[in-house]
Amino acid sequence: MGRSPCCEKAHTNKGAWTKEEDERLIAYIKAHGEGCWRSLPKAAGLLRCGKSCRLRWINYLRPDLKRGNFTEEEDELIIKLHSLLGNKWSLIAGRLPGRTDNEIKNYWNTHIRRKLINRGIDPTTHRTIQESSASQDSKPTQLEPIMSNNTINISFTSSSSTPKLETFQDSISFPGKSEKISMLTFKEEKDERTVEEKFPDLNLDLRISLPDVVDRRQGLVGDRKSTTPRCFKCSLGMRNGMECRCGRMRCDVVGGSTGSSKGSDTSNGYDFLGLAKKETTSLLGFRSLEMK
DNA sequence: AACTGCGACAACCGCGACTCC
DNA sequence: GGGAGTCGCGGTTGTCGCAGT
Repeated sequence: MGRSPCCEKAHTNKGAWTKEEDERLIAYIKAHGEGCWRSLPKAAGLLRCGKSCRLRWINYLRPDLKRGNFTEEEDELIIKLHSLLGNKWSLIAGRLPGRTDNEIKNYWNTHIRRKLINRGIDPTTHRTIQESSASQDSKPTQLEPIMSNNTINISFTSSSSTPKLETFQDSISFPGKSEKISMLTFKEEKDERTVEEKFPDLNLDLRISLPDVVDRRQGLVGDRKSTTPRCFKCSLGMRNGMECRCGRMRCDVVGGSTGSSKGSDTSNGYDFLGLAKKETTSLLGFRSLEMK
């Protein structure tokens, strides 16, 4: 059985948004907040699909968007983040306030790719073009969660060489969890510099905290619906405002996450790398993994 | 002036992940 | 536990404007 369409395509507009449509959408979201994109178009009197409304709001109409050209600092930060995260545009956008994933993705494809190529750097691998063509095995940089024997390791797979895990400094076991998190360090086989040395202005100081035991107790341990964390801003008591983008019932009722790694969550570092949402699947059960 | 090519970016689409019932 | 509904992400396409011929 196929997937049902997200909306009634026969009665929806497509293509560029008109000023009137924009105004309707802004007025509706100002009055009712974000959330339930599927029903929003009808409620707002728009002949658009919910996804289209969401995209329009997130990428163009949101009041906290920074319009205008990217600065040189933003360029460099995008390059560094891309070298570490790959095409995880929403994660990259989370580190650039006022920028959207779509905007960064477009900017990457139109400007930065060319810029890197002009520098003699392969934009996919972030290696020099000679190096890239020399080694067929090289993979683009990415974060690789490695899971074995109930132990989760998190490693940064560098594009320039395969990182070699040197020592396990520590490991943390969580009450009620079979997994343990290993804190680890690595050195690269060819390049002994650390990530910080290579990118001195990039702050990759990760903080891993213990799971939210208090919330779990309050929210009925074992109940799948109650173990999902609230969005970061809801947890700070800013729900249902411009700050809280989850704007959904479950944030009020059970403190549920929107499951979004976009917007407020990532802008605060909360759910950075999208790991918090995995909590329900017990992949990584920490409440927060933040970049300071 | 008309045509063509290209860059920029807004918008769409498909799919996986997540949540609800 | 599982199906259905919904959301969000990343890749792709469409459209517009501008420069060059």
